Amino acid sequence: MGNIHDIARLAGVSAATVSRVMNDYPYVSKEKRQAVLEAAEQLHYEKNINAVHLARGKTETIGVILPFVSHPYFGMILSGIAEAAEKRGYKLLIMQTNYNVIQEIEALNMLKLKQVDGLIVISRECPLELIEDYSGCGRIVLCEALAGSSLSSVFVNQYEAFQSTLSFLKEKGKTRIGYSVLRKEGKSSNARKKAYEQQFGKAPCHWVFDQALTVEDGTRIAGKWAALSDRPDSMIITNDFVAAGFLLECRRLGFSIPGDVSLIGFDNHPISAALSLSTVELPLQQLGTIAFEQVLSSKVSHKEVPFQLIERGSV
Amino acid sequence: MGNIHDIARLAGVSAATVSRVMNDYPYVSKEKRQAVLEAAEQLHYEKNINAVHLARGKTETIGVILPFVSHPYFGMILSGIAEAAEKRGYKLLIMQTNYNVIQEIEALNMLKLKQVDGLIVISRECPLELIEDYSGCGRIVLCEALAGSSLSSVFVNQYEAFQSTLSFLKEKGKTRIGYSVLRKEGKSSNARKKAYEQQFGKAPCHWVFDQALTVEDGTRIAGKWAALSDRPDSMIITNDFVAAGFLLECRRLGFSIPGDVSLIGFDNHPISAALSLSTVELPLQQLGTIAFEQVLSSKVSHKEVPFQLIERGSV
DNA sequence: GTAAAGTATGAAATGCGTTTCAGAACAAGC
DNA sequence: GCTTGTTCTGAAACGCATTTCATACTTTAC
Repeated sequence: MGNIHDIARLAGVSAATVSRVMNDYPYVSKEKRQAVLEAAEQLHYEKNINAVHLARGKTETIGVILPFVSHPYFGMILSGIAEAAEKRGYKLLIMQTNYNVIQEIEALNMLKLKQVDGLIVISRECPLELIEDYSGCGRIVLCEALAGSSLSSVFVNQYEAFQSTLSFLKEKGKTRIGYSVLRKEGKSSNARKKAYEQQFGKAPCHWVFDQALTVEDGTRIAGKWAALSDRPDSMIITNDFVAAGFLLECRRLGFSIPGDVSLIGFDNHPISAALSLSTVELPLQQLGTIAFEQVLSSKVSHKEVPFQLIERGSV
Repeated sequence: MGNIHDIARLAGVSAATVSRVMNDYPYVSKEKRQAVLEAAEQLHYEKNINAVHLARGKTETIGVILPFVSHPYFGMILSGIAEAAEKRGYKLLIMQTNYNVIQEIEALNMLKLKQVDGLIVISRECPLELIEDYSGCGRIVLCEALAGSSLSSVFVNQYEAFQSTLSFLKEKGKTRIGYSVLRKEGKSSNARKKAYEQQFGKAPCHWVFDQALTVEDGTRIAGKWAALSDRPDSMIITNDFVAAGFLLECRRLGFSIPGDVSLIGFDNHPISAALSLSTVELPLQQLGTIAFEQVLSSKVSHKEVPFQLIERGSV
């Protein structure tokens, strides 16, 4: 298995001409093109992509930082990214971080080392400043509200989404509204806190449950909810999986939904339809696709994707 | 930002010595090591990883072929792979194929082009022979029973798992057992067909539902089940998501589980616990981890991971 | 004191494709 | 017939780190 020079020798042309043929460039005579193709065939030539990456200074590969690949929330975004990447002929290097900063940094370094042309951060633990330090090394897109930053972003307006969900519940006569978040000190948590304050005044909500990501978390939180003496009459839940766990555990404990507690999830994952769970639909796949388009674009942009409240039977 | 030669010049040493320092090789004097590090600092040196890949002839990257990243079944396996990869300092290049052969081939070509050192095929559409053609280009591991092949494999014994689930249902007095599969002509489908024949004789099961992967599929199949005049008294379902859709739709239609139909899912995803759904636990994450160990190993192996029936309230 | 073993270092080869630049060859335009 | 514009082509530079080989200098070992 030879290289480009072996082919050149065999075909009686220069390496430059071989390169032209291999990349379908014009200005190569029919005879030489033919000779090169035959020589390549004969030598079972295969391009060494690493040499191409070195010579061209780019890899047509985008890195993706995300905490968990097995959770559908992240999976859906990743899927949107993957679909767009495929269309553009790009590869995807993924980094499952478990929200571990060390691993996030390792992923950022791929950008510095030119292993990837750009980076999409689906969710992160490390401070934004750290990421900004790498902005000179390549394009970076974050999946969170970042208006004004020098990094591109695509996001759901968490504040508005939560706000309008709160309004909806209030209209339904709910006054004691609790909610869950993934991380106590996250972007999304702050947005929720603010929206809550805006609706209910300065006193912070005292029915906030954190560490809510999976079905089990929902089950656990339902137990906590049930044990409260001043139970909230409704809960806005991180995502449909947590909501599913919550809903099913409540039922198991003998409570009725929405009789004893109203529930609203997020994402509109198919499980929510099956459970007749009201939810806020988020176009996660589309969000991923947009993120990918942004990472290829030379200009910084901030794009908001819409959300939509889907009413079912849990309120 | 210079390269290794600039550093060599500035530090008054050779490029070889710089390389030695950068890779923590021994046999470099304290003074020169110091001088190199200072020069590197001064020039803001960053290794060009593509040059390393070219020079070393490998990339410390493993490719992963899977049809859908957003489904937890594949996500869990991927997560196990990712965890193992992280421990060994490897990167992961993923290829979401949608079971599209063209894309599977594209992924296989990454091996040929030396873009990845090995390949893990979580699930595939293309014929095995096609994959075997690439075995000379690097290590390949498939997540399916492949005893005797020249490619490594890690798998759940689908035949036995299905067989013992059938036995279990029979012991419970079930005689009309239906089941669902993802693809009509898949490895797993054949194993199920065989196990069924073994239990019930040559006549093929006439309650087989295919295209069963998601919650919606479960909902759809429940509808079909309900519309049958000769409904089976129990169903073994592809995975817990499909089972969840099936179970919830049955309830919605006024049937009771297990009164009207017994249900057994696969995977033991948390949703099954929340639904009190009996299921066959599969150690998917572990399977992924093993696949990764195999792809790094120089010898071909075939490893079976255990399954375990978890009894809950759906039988 | 001499052989053997270990430490330290650089030149040069290696991995390989891309791209620029200069020039040649030939066709078309006036 | 001469200028201008196209089409072709190859030499050489470029991207960059790794690794082998030969050599020289130190230490131990006996």
